[in-house]
Amino acid sequence: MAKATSFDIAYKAGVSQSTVSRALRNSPLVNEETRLKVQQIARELNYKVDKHASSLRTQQSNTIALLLFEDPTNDDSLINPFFLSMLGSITRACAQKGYDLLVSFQQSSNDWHADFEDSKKADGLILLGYGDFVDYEEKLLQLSQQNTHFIRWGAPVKNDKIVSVGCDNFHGGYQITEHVIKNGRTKFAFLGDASSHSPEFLDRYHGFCQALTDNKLSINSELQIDAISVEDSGYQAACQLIKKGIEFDAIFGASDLIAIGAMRALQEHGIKIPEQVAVVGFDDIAVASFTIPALTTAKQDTKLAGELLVDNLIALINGETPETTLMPTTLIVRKSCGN
Amino acid sequence: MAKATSFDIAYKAGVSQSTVSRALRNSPLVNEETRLKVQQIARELNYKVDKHASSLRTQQSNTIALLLFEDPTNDDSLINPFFLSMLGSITRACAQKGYDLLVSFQQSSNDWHADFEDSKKADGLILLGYGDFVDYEEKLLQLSQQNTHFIRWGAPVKNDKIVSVGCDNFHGGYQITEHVIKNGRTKFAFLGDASSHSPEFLDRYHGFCQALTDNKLSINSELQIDAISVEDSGYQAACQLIKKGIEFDAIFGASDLIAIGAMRALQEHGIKIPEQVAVVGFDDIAVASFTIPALTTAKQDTKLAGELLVDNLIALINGETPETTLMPTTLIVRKSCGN
DNA sequence: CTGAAAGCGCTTACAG
DNA sequence: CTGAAAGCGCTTACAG
Repeated sequence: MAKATSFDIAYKAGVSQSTVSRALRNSPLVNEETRLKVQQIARELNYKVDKHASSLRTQQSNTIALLLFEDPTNDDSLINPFFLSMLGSITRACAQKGYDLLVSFQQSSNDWHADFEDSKKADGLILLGYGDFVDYEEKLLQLSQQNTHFIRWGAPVKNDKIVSVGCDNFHGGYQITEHVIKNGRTKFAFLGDASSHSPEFLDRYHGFCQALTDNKLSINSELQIDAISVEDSGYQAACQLIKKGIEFDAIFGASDLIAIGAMRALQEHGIKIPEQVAVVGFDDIAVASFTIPALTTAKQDTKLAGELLVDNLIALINGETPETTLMPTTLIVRKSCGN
Repeated sequence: MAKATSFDIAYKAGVSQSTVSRALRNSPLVNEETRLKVQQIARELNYKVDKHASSLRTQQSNTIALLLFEDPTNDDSLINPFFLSMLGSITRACAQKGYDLLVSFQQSSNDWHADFEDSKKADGLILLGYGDFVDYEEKLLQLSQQNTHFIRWGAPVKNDKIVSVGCDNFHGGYQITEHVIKNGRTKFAFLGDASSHSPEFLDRYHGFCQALTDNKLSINSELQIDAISVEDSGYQAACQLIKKGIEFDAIFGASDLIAIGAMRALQEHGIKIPEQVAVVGFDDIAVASFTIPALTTAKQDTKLAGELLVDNLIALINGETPETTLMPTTLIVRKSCGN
């Protein structure tokens, strides 16, 4: 049998289809008794409102689209666990607020058609992912001009029409670096892209530099090596670092994945962690507590992040003007930094 | 400005709205020149087809809904990483096939309303998650009776109207157990629910038992302790096991999370892995390669799984009759089993 | 409190 | 090759 429509219910209940619609939406306009009867029949017929019809009519979908940008190299491998965890918390937050979540991946290389399309299916967009921010920003402006409701995860941007939720990467970077300095390290390397292409990493780097400066330690730019947030990239960067032959006793990985790759490189070269080199990361992905030694890191609270992202987007959809939020990171001390 | 409709384009192009619709869908019925003009104008106006309208009209949404059932205890904690990884691969597979993916969580406790609702928004459903299978099965039958297109991840069920994709849990359990037996272990414990409530775990348990039997080792049911796929549950089960005071030299965790929890318990009790007790898991989640010692496990190929799930569901939607698929697992030998 | 009617933006027979 | 028209299943003014 085909799916039941509101007309089928109307027929069975002996009322008009308008009344059925009202009864189902618990309109106060409808008689208690009528409402109960209609709802009863709806249940019997296993009737559910057709989302497409109601969305078309009301011009809103109660759906949020999540666009996940992937790291360019990440051809076919697993998704960055940090974003996966964000995905989980966003899904939860949406469910709680009664929104559906449409998930899609964007290839950074892509022509970004999909996002515009999604803007027709969803009331708003959440943008998630690293990627080259320079390309990225331009697209953001386009979205903004189209009056698309969207919010992004990441470092705040100057443009005040673009609302972001992100961590205080500067302070997080500062805090964890300072912790390692107190441990007695003096020669710091930084593994991660430190350019405007990756604003989050850049902020961490700035925090890192500031901590060094405040503690009268020098910053050796030879010890900063680019890497993207992929384990292997961290590994490569660390190998490169080691090859340089410049002494260092601490590595700040711009993300946990980078730090973990670096640890692998160090171990392969027989360098002891943390005795010879302290290693710290950023994110606190699940794996971080299981590495050998366990990784000290700056935790980004993905649960809170998901909630803020969803709440702010819904505010935006409702015509409010939420502000860019900066969440604090939490220093998680484990073994890899020598405590 | 409001969003452009096909009428706006028709007006600008000096053709009828029907022609616009045809041109946009690349209908061969429309004149080349007309088509190009229409498409050009559509681009200029940043026009996108309204999905709700077209879905309402065509009665299909090109959307797949993913229902993720959570482990009952998993109140607010992180999602099982294995499913998170499945989520990732399903998202990818959908994108590749041109389907949107609607993600939603189900509280196992729930009255399962949401799934029916989702069946109106999506052309088909993917069901993912453990949970009490006894409750679960009944709902599956309901879905099936409603002619909902759906496919599930997990052990095959007898009912041939229900299509599943899953791993060969029996063989995976057999294989990994046999590997540990060859390592010289003789007193095996199994941590995980081994009842019809968790068919996947049960199949692994059967494979485990079969391997023991084939190798003339005895099965001590005192050494099987229930646990669900959560790290802490594995920890608790192992503590219980230790408290029993019965000797054992190998633990088969029904999932990696359980095995990892068990390893923590062993270590807290000063029991050396793998010297005194070998530990193996199932899944090969990302964390498995980072534990100390690294965890030997039976890998489930989530990438392939996601593809099969999506492909089979699309086949179902298209009126074909895909069959239940059993994927092989791969033995991943690491340190925790003593090699 | 209820019903008849319009209309959301498409797709697709039907007629030319 | 093109257009006029119906209709997908709702929600919501409008009239009573």
